[in-house]
Amino acid sequence: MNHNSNRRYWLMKSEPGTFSLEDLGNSENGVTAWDGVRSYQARNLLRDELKVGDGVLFYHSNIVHPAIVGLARVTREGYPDETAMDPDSDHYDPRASREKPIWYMVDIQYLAKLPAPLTRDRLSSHPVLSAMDVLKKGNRLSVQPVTREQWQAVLDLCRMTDPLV
DNA sequence: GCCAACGTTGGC
DNA sequence: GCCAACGTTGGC
Repeated sequence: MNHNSNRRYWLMKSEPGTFSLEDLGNSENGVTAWDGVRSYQARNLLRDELKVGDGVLFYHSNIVHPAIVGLARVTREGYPDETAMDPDSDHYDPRASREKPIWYMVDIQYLAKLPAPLTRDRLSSHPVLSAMDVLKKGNRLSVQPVTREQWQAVLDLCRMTDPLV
């Protein structure tokens, strides 16, 4: 069966000054560990919900024109975030241990850059994309679920074929 | 267990 | 730079 009925889709936020889509593309094999998430709600998604092959909309936040800028996919499911156990890391958490890691991360891989960023204005004016969590005021989750329809709407707007199929 | 204070996120 | 929204901390 080659139907993708179980595939799910996510939006991941990053400040491009910290880690951009370009940085992802320049990573070895285009793969990076999505470390440093220190929110329990996002942790639960990373640990329990993201699966290999899931699609990721890569979003640049905290800039003049925040936007979806690219596509990625999950290549490794949730595993302990070792930066939490590294005293030299910015994301060190003294409560984390090998027995109780507390924090988890996934690996994601670069797939494509959108021909043009999909800004909040464009998302807000779209019948399907206007419902995205990322547009909701006060939403701070760095990993958010996206529907199949929203994923497809992004591809349609960009006139791209689905890189996961 | 309450809740005020505080820090962070992130659009604008 | 401002500030609303939200999560966390810590005194009681």
